[in-house]
Amino acid sequence: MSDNRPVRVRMAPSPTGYFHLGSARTALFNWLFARHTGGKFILRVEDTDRTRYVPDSLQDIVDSLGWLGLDYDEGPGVGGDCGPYFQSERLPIYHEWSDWLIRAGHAYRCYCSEERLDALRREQAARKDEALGYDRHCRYLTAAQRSEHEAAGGPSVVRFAMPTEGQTSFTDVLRKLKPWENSQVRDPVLIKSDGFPTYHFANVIDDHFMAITHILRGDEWISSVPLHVNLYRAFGWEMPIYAHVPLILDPSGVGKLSKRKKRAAGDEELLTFVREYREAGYLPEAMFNFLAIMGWSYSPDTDLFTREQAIAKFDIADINPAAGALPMSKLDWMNGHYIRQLAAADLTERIAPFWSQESGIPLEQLHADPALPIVVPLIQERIKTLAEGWDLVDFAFVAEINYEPTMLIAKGLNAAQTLAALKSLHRVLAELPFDEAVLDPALRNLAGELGLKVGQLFGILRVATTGKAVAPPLFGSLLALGRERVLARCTRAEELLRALS
RNA sequence: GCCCCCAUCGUCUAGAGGACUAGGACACAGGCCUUUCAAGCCUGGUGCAGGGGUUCGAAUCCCCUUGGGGGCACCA
Repeated sequence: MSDNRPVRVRMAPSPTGYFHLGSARTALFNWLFARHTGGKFILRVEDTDRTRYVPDSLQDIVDSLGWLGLDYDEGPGVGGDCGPYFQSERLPIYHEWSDWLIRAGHAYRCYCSEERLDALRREQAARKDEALGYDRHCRYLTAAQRSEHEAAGGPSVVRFAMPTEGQTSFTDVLRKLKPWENSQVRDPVLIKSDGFPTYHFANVIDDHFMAITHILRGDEWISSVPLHVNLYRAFGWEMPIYAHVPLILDPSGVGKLSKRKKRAAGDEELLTFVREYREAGYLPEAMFNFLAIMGWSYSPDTDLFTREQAIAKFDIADINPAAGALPMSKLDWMNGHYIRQLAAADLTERIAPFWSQESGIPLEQLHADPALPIVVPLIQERIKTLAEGWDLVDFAFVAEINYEPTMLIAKGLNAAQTLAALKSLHRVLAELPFDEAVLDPALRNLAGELGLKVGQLFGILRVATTGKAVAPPLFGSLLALGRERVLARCTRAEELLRALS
């Protein structure tokens, strides 16, 4: 297990669904390690289950990795010296080596029917005294029995002949593991009856021929390490270094993150796929940072860092082996932080598609609207995701605003007094240049003249022009609307107030 | 049922026997700022799951209990 070989790590997803958040975090750790060591990060597609194959999923995996900025050095679309990078295209290699194992006495053909295996499992479950698993029936077939089965031409699989006694010890960089009783591993299938390899077999073969040095993968694989180790031994191959990264748990901390679960509080939907985070308006730079602090820590003093900083500091040994709950509120905060860091033009570019979708206003039309660049900076520090903000700025894009007339009435005033104040505002706004540097002092001055608090006066104007009690900063909002629309909305508000008084 | 892994504030974490009256962040509460809402700044509370050891000394090492998680497929 000593290793002076150049670092090569891989992400090996199976195209059976969209790219999971947990997979993304595992991919991130692999990527960080490769970049830190100057090694290679490889993408290998484990498409050995033909029944669960989902056509869109490979594209989703590639897109998600790209979105997060996790570029790979070898794999689909980029090539490499150790291809093919699809397991479905490597069948001859698996067959060659399973034949080798059979010849060497480390594997054997099994002819057991599904019915027999089912019955066996049921029996074991009923007995409740041992681990479930294959009883090695075909391992001890005589040569004659074997030829008989072969002659019959029925389906068969290849199973690994695990040592039946003794223990297998192995190491994991992140934890100390007890030696495993070999008897616990019950001759798993290596080659399925359809000729495709199982995960365990393809994984070991490919990791060897792709010269993988470090295996960083999910916690759920720990219990299959003894099998893998014995396969490496049977082949006489050099073992990779293992590090099993912790699972990401549901925000409640109970159970692993999975679809069809709802968030405990509020009944909000739980996001489990990377694409869902993108669609929910999270920034890739925030996701990158966020994913990295789950199970790893950049510094005792801060959770914020750039990808370059992460690369410089990352080490496998620093990964925390404990599974953790998904800290969603921290993600929201972090995303808000990254949004605030964006240049206004960048934010505009990124948020426009979200607003277009929500409002139904075509994207080009939205971009052409002079109010857009004015309004975006106003909401920049008020949103946590790109999916927010429209309800704060829609007043600047619609012809007419609707609101409850009584909202106009300032606290401590009646309708008639409010109307009088609004008329004064209207007069001032009609005369002065539309410039915050002019309007701000002028309106503050006006409040003093009218004997009103600034908050009262601004509040009236805010509701009259935006239709909202809570809106972006007043002067920016007025500028986004332009004098004409501001005055028209004042007129409209005056009518409403007259009706109230 | 069998096997394995994990365990520090509500949550994400720092901590690799003495520097810990346990640090940071999010969330929460209070305050400041303030044209609403935010953002920003300041202050605050809350934690080493429990019990045994080892040691002059334990959040850190060992054991048990408890709790949580994972695995036991011709799925990965």
